[in-house]
Amino acid sequence: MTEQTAPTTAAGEPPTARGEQTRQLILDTAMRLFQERGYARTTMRAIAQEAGVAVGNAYYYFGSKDHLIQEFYARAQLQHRAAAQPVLDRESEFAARLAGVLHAGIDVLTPSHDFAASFFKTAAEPTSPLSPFSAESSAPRRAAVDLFAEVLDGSTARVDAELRPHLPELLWLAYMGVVLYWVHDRSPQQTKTRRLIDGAVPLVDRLVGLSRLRVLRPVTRQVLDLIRTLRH
Amino acid sequence: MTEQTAPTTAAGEPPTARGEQTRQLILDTAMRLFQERGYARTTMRAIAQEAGVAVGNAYYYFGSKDHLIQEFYARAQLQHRAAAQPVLDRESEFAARLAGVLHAGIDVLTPSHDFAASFFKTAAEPTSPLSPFSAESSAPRRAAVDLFAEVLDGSTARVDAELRPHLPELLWLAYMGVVLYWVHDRSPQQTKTRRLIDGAVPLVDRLVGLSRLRVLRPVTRQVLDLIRTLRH
DNA sequence: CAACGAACTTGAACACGTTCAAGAAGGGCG
DNA sequence: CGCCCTTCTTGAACGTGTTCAAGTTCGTTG
Repeated sequence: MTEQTAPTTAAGEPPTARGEQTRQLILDTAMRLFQERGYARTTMRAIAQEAGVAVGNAYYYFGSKDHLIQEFYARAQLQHRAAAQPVLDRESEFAARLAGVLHAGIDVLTPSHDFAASFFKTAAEPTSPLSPFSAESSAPRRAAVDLFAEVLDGSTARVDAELRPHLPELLWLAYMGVVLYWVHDRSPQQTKTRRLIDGAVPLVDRLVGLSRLRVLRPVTRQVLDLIRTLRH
Repeated sequence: MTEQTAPTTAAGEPPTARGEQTRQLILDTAMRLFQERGYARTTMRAIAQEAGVAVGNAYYYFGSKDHLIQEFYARAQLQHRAAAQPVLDRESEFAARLAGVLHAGIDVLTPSHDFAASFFKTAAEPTSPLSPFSAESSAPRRAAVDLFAEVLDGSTARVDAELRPHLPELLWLAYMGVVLYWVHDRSPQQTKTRRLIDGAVPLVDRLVGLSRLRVLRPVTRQVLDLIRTLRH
């Protein structure tokens, strides 16, 4: 009984239909309340009450209030992927594909801006399983990195051969930077984030192109060495 | 009485000697306990008890548990400045000065690594006054940016004239990136962060030098345009 | 010196996230 | 049907950050 049998994370799905139904009910209620009132002002008691279950029941399915967020991640990632599809189908130029995918990501997140801002801190904590760098997040992270691999693969961009395998992850990192900026973006409709994307994408595009240039060869090499060092 | 007269932030110093003494006592106790037990496991009750005051008294001086952290920032900044002085006195080359200052920053933070990791999340929250981008943090931020201005001013580096005024802030941003990496760095003694600094500094040095190069002129221009756009 | 008021201090009380021992539901098996 | 075991559900209770009405201290002023 000391063993943890309950599916406290998204990893373990409830084995029965009854469980799955309750789990979804709690999750939907939580997401709705988060969007309505924000993360901090949504209490676990309120979630339980609105869902018509006991407080402890929510903890049977989700290890903590924070774990509910991980579910939000997963959903957002799926929506991002879906929203990016038309762009990937339509565009063939690297810059257009990258801009489209970045904008799609922000599109998906926009309705949750206020709520995202308040939960973002949890994601930033290194010890938290919610950190995008954590082991628990490796599945969604991989999915996200894969998305940027598609951006690159489907494009006509010519990239330095050594740089290419690392580029998807670097693009994902850049996306994390955009999200970080977006979370802090207080401009109406987060228009500044849109400008950041539109300004940064041609820059990245140009840099990627220049990576094959002779003068920059040593720099490219230096960057790759650093990446390799930091990855062990 | 509904008006907030208490100095809940570092901005308002207690007007009397008695107040100042109590404030320092609470602060010192809190810092000690944070280092000993970590942030999360240090309760406000424990701080108050160890300091020999009532819980509410701590809240008279510090608006919240998080506000105690802001004080930690201020102290760390001062220590960073002091630790960087010898480097600034000794070195004249840009790369050496930058590396020295970055290492000095990590030196100062190292004893607090565990504790820093747990409080970092608070800093990441956009709505929090603790965010390094917030208005409340503008004083320490300016001090930090000034430090990097010194790194540049005292150096023999030749920098693109347009880029130069923006460079201190960009270097500070890079430093924030290093700190972000450091916080997540689980390697023993955070050696990977040291390698990151040693690897990234020559890179930055080279890029700064290349900024004056003809081929890169458009890129430099593009970066500067973007920065200006994002700053309104 | 006595009265006043600002500065400071107190600790009980509140709301919230979380835990856990106890029980209910449901279904497989003899 | 009766038994048993897993799955699921409950809600009281705990520890925490935070608030606040009430009290104390102490320099200033008439």
